[in-house]
Amino acid sequence: MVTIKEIAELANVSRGTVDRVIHERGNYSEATEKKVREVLKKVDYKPNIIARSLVLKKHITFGVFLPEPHQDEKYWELPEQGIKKAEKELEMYKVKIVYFHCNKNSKVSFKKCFDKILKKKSKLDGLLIAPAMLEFTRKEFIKKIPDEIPYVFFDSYVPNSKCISYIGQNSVQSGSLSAKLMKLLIREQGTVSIIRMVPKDYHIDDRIKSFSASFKKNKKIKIKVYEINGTTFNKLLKNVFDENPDLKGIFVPSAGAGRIAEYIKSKKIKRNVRIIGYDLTTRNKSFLSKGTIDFLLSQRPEIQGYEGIMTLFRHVVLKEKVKKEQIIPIDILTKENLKNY
Amino acid sequence: MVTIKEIAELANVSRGTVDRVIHERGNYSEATEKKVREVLKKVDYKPNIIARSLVLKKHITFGVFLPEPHQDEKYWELPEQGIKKAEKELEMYKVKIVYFHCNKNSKVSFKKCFDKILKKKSKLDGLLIAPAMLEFTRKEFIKKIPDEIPYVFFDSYVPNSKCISYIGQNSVQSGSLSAKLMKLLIREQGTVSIIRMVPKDYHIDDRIKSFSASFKKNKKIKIKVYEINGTTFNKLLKNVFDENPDLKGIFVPSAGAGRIAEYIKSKKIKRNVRIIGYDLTTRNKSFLSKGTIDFLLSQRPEIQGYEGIMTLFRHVVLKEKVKKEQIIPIDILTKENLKNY
DNA sequence: AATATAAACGTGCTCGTGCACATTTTTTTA
DNA sequence: TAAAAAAATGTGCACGAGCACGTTTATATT
Repeated sequence: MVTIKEIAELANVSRGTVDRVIHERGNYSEATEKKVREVLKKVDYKPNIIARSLVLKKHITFGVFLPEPHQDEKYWELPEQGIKKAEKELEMYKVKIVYFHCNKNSKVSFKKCFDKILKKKSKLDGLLIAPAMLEFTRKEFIKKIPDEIPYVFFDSYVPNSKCISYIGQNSVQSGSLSAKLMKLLIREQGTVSIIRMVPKDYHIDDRIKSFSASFKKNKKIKIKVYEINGTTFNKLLKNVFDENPDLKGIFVPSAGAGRIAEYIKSKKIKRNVRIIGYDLTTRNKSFLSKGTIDFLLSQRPEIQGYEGIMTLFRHVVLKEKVKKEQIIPIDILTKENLKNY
Repeated sequence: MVTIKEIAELANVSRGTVDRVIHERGNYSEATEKKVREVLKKVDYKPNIIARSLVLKKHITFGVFLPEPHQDEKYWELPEQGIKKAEKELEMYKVKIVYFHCNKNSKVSFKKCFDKILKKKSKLDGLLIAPAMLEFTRKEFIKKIPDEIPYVFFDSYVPNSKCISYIGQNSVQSGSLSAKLMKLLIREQGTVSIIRMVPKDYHIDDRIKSFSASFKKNKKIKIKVYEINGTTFNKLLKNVFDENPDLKGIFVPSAGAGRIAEYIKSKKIKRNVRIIGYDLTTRNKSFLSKGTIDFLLSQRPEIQGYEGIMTLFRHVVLKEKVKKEQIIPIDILTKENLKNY
């Protein structure tokens, strides 16, 4: 490991000058800059972050922009757990995290929230964004982020943006995986209904599309999509069960499978319906272990949050090159392997 | 964050004295020790490892005792990857790792290897042990480890030892999970054979036992256990296929599923046999993506290695309390979710 | 009691970096 | 050309912990 002192000696200048060049603080001539940069390149200087964070007075601040934790069946608690874990680990490097929670269903709250980010006096050193309102994020938010603030997406993704990385999931893959599992679960003829409880979300779209596509050639099973749209949850569920006497399975492409399991339990429905859902919310876990839900898929939202912050850290603090895309593997959860998760 | 300087002031002594008490370096009276320890406890002092690793001259050295990477179908490469990842991350904290590879099937190599550890001049600050030869480790190795060297087990486990932690897997759970998946795969009557390719390993025993037990009540499927014992692999496989015209599935409780898939490919066997195996070795991955293998289970050996080193680090360097048992979740891998692993 | 010895405690330097301030060199202005 | 202003460069301290060495007390020895 080469130190600033050694570089100073090699370039025949003082430590301060090397420091100024490295941080582009000005007050050096072109000639010395060239000299120093050459040495810097030659020895492939990497700052000792240990020493740096020891001396640093001000904090590195990362902003996190994501929906309120309780939304989507408390789904958003999960990435936040990972973010908190990263926060704790990076505390000693003087990294601080500021949370900006918004109501993902209210444009007003969304706008307010991101106005808060833009108007923050003490500047942010990076942003982690879950672009829940995708269209809005794409059209307005992204463009207004100052150029000098690097940002990372997780959960969803705005194409053609200048984000330094995207931590995400492969929804097409997870849809076809769900279909495979559903086929294994259902041996007889019958109907499988897809229950959509979240509006406007391209992950959900992809999961549904890919799930349905896998059943195209399958003549034994009929796929029917239900949406919570202008009706209540209870009425919808009643319809699903009433309209399909041969209902064999339910696929919930969002975190809401537990709600359906709860409906089945409360209405004391005794029909043998297989359920595949997403995400390890508390309720989902409970019904998975009881056997009401057969499979849960998860693309580790806590890891997504964790890696999001870590990616910002690697880029901003360590100045390392980060991967443009980091796809989290899909986990399959059953009653049998739920323990220890 | 409280510093040594502040503690010194609170206890009315100098920084040096606090330092001596913390590291039990002697040269302090009982009275001052008590005084300092009280303050230490009161403020819940946590040393700043940033400052420490900056000033530390000597390295912290952890020894890793595990089978040669190529053994067990290259299974042992996997935990080593995780260990290497931890090594890289901890480099800046002046942590170094020394590898002691042994041939897990040779008692002589085993003995030689652990003699090397015990006779090492520069003392080790911790040990990560994969007790492949369980009996031997239990009876001889453990007892000879000096009391001051903390050790962590991974992969397997010696009961009633003084290890600070065990990173491991739940083989009983994974056995019954395999059985569940096998039941989903096989709808008709037939035979499922378990092929045992690894001798003397209680993980394998547990997987087999638990898998078999799950089929006890199942009258449609017959379970038959085959062992590579006194015969060659090819002869064994020939027997499996010849003796069971109704063979529907093969369960490989070790990393050897790929070898069986290769046999099927090379002999051009066209029978529809479902295969469930363990571990993401290169060959296994390749046959999983081709569809020859239906499911692979994995208890992330790379995470086990990684967490093993991290646990030693947390205990030795950070002086944190570590969990006595850390069970790694069971992953289910299929063609559909293999990508991005 | 005076000296020797050991136990107890304090001080100062080190690690590599960031930053404020001091100093030197160059350029501009009167 | 001397003085003032600006640009360029150098220096010293801080961060928190570890450790060597120096200094002060307490105990043992003559």
